[in-house]
Amino acid sequence: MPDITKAYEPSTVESKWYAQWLESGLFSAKADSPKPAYSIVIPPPNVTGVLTLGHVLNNTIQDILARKARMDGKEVLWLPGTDHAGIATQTVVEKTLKKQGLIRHRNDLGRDRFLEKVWEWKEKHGGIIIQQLKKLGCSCDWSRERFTMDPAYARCVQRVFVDLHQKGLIYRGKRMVNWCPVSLTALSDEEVVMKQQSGLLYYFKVEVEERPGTFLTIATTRPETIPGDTAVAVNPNDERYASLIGSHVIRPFPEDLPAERRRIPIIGDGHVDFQFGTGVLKVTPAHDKADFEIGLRHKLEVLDVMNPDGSMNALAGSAWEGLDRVKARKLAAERLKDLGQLEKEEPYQNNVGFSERADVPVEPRLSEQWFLRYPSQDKSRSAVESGALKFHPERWAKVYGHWMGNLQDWCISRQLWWGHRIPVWYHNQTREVHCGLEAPADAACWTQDPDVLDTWFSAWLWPFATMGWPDNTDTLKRFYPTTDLVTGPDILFFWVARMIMAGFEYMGEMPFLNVYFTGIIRDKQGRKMSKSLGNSPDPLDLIALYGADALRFGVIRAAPLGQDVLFDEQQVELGRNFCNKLWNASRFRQLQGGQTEGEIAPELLTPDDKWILLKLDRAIVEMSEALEGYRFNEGAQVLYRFFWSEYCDWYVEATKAVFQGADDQRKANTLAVIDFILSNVLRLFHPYLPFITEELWNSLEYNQELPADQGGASIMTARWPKRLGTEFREFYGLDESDEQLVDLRCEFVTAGRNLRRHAHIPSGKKVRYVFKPSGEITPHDSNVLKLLLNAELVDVLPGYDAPKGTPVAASPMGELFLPLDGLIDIEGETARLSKELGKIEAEMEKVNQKLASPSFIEKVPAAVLEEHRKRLIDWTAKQGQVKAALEALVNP
RNA sequence: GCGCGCUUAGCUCAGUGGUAGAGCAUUACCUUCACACGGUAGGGGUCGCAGGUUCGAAACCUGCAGCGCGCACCA
Repeated sequence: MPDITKAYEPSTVESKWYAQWLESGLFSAKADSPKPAYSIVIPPPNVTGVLTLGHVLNNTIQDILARKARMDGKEVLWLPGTDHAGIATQTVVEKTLKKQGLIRHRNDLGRDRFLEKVWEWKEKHGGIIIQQLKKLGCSCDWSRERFTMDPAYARCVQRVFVDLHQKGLIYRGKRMVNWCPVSLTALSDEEVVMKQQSGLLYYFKVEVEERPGTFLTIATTRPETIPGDTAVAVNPNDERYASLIGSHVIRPFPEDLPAERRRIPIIGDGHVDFQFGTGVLKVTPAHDKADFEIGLRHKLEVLDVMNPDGSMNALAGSAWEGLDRVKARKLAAERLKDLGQLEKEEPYQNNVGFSERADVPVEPRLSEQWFLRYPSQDKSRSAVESGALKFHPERWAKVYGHWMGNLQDWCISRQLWWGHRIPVWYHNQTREVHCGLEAPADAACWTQDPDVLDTWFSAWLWPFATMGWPDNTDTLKRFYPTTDLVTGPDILFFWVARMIMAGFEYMGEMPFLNVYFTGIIRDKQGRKMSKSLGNSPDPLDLIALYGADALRFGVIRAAPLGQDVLFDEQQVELGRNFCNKLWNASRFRQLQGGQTEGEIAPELLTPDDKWILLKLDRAIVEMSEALEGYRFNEGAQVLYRFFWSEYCDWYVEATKAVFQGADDQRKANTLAVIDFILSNVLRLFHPYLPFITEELWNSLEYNQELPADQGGASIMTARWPKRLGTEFREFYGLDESDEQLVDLRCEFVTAGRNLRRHAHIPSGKKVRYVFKPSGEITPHDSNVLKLLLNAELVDVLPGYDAPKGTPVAASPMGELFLPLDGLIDIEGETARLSKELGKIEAEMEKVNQKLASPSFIEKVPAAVLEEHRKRLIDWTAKQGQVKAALEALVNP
């Protein structure tokens, strides 16, 4: 048996075991295994990303599920991989090259050479996050690791595109899209986040041409788009303006254009809300989605006055050309003032769409893009609605349903280079379109579409494209649909919903049976973790400092189902302390020596043994139920409570009475109980704390004599603890009364310890207690009492007549005195007992009130009534004891 | 505007009808031979507010308030 160090040192233990797990192939899933299948696909992190606390939470949960499933005897596939993350990766590489002074723009390199650089970058940084997941202990099947740009995967993406194109669900069209002026690409609606901005609402007036002297006042937040206005709209039901429909106004800009070329019509459109502003709307079809719709209805000209980067173009007039839109806005307002057309400016709060990635306002922009009408919508909706596909927590199903009910076509083309290129070619002369897996035979006559696909257009195929689709592979047959998906609610639309639709469309089945949504990790103040705030600790630093197990435990313990997690490093510290406790409790076992996992003899079991076995039983039940219900934080709390507050605080202390005694038979039996408990505890802990449990499982030799696939090779393969069945309970004579008895004794001991404090006796000093039992007491029990009370001795004196005023603790077990040899603090003791009496009588009052109510007696269930009556009896007895003690103080 | 969530000890949060809990922080004592990454004992809560249901509500219902999030083309 190797020695166990005094404090747990995780780093060497963790790297040792991870290497060994990999070597023994314990993570790899066998498609031909006879065991029932369990599978998860990892939400693929950005290939050039680094591990965040969000990843820690997410992947720890997946690892818990995977490890638990293995212990349940399942064949487990946890399929890992990474995502190419189009915009993010391309931006990072381009920025780096610029910083190094190698390019000023990616055009300097050209598409092919730039892509070479991105691949170089990927080779260099792409493995980092995978290595970090390994440090965390993730039991992924690394032999099946996938990347969304792998050739086979890319083929799947193209195949799906071609198929959806053939089905007519993918189409190309000139439409208003969300345009990111920094990334210079179209975005999907999901990549736009609305932010409230405080801006100004500008009111300017224009004269109605046909009615000189009549002015219309228009309210706008974006006067810089005036050069793009091609109409002014009013509501046809608005009495104020209806008569003006058909007349014209002259828009103020661009001033270098003659007035007759700035003449625009006044139109009537129901979209205009006459409650808002002045009820007059300027219509800019090229720069506003709603205006574009109005333009379609009225066949208005579309005048694009901006460049792709958000600066104004020549059509905005020579005065503004090249200026950024924000500068132009100021200029426009000033100029309107000069012209005498600006009536007023009002502070105004409005919602502006921001590019999620670049964090700049998006520009609605008319451009030619590829769109997808989602497939398999109905099946996907009803799968969740009916509960066939379950969300945890359930409330996300409603959000999903709402989104599914309002599906907008998905803009899937991106003006980027890094990604899956659209498999479409245009004929150089005829403009004929070819969509296929291969380029047309006479490739020279064709030009491929320059755009790539939205990253999510590859990610939505993840559950089956990683398993060998479109071939019907063994892996696919065995592990699809997957069992659980663990992800954040922030990608419910981006990824989860789309995967469901792709799953139905291409596999005819949902891609997973359950989706667990984690919370979002925030800092102590509730702010999201972000690089710019610098409030995001590096998980690897935390692992180096506290250990991976500690980090896992700390994070999971603080992460309730469906709630955001306020992260605090103290939680990790708690995890470390807990591991250390586990370590030392095992060390205590090891220091006792003796045979490993001896037989437990029922006739030698003490009440403490029975008590801890029953507590273990409860922990097994609660732990199993917590994991069933995805309540991982509850599981951590169950383990914490059982192991620390029950096993260590009470049971281990009580066993010292045995180990310090001379009864070798009983010592051996106690060791057998300890081994039984610990071997169960380690298995219960293993999904949360994989490393330390493996280390202890081996050093305590619980792996001995077990078949390799049932814990012999590794605790990973050990069986999940089963609750102690009736047979077990009967054989060992376990009974609820044992549990209650020891529970009662714990309270009694606490009360006894409390006496020392009130007598101002240092807690380290050994003292003499006198115990006046109310019934029989065994020598073993009095030994345990002595030990738990840290007493020099406990005199058991059934007929003890205490000197007046001796501090006493009362219990149904009897009375415990702390004789003080004349040093009695009458005043202090009176105060203590009076306070206790007060508490007792307050409790009695509460119970009495209930019992005094006739309707209570009539309506309450018998068991509850019985329990209340018993409670009253107990309190009354205690009241008697305390009253007597007080009496003795007052009348010595 | 619609929808969802939250409000319990100083802090972070458990607790879905029957004696208010945990961790951290705090107070006092203890370097007792598993563990100071520890031990022992304690202090601290009218469970956001107002009604209602019930023998009984932190929990169930209604309303209100505050905070947070999602969805929504109001310029």
